[in-house]
Amino acid sequence: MSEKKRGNTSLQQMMESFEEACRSADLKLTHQRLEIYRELATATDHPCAETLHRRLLKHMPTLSLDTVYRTLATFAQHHLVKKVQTVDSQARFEAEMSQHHHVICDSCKEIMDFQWGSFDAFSVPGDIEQWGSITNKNVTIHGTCRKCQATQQEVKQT
Amino acid sequence: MSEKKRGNTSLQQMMESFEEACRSADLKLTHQRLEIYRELATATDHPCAETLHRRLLKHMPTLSLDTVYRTLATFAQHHLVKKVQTVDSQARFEAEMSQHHHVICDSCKEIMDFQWGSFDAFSVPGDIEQWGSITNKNVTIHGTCRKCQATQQEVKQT
DNA sequence: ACCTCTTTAAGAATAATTCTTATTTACATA
DNA sequence: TATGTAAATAAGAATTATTCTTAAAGAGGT
Repeated sequence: MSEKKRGNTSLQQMMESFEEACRSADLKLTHQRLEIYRELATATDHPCAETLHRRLLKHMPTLSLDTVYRTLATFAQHHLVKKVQTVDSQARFEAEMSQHHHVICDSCKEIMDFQWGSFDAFSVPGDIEQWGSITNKNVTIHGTCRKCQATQQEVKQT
Repeated sequence: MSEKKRGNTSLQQMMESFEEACRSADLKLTHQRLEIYRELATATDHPCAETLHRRLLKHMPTLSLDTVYRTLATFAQHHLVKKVQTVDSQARFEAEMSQHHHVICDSCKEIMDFQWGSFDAFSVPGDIEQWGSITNKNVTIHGTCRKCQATQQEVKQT
């Protein structure tokens, strides 16, 4: 029950297909790579490299921040993780590779995944099909989450 | 005819409402602000601060890059321009504030605006309405534009 | 024209990310 | 199971993108 909500793919399944993908891409299965991937796969937020590094340091005290950056870049090249697009300067990452969308709280910067099947089934405007070849289409919703709404309300009352 | 395609708002109208907005926000109408805004408003791409700076230097040789950054940040705070969300490290900006969406070429990084009225009319999944208050929802399409498809084809043939 | 507060230019500083190099490690092969 | 070799890592230097500090210049009210 304390497992992360994630479609119906278990962590173990993710780790297995990750290892498989590394082998077929000739990426060596180092301790660092396995741990960085596992940390991201179990994260419920969409952490930046620094956050991941901080979390991993607890069990890998010599892990360098550079390795986290380098490894995430390698994973992204091989489509094992995704860089999330944001307006902030620090890049954030996710291991969830299946089709989904993001809601971002502009106040606390929390990012949440959601599914939107009826949007996915929608076809894009005709003029866009002329533009080139499309690899994916995603929705980003911006707003203020309930938690932050409550906090801001308190501030007003002060 | 050589005018930028832009809904049906002319540059002159944009400049006027920009000046109006500055006055009511107590932002002084400096030469730098006017020129930076005009340059962004007439740009058909979605330039980063450095690109804007480079373009403006031709007519304002002493304009500092810091002023471009600072001014764009001020404008964004006052909702006069928007920071575009991308996966790249350099922030990119646009003056177009009306509802629209983006197609991004992953190869040349070109960003194009498009309208999608039927999507705008769509309401978001029910669970998202629970999440908090939504200020906007936007689509980003990723892919490869025709120009880059052609280039990559050439490379393959070499 | 003058005062006051804001804005700017220049360069220093900071933040985020990447590079360089010596060392270590994975893993294919003996 | 030991060994060679290319790939990966740690550490710290370097780079890139952005922001801060400070003195001078400018906007806009009087």
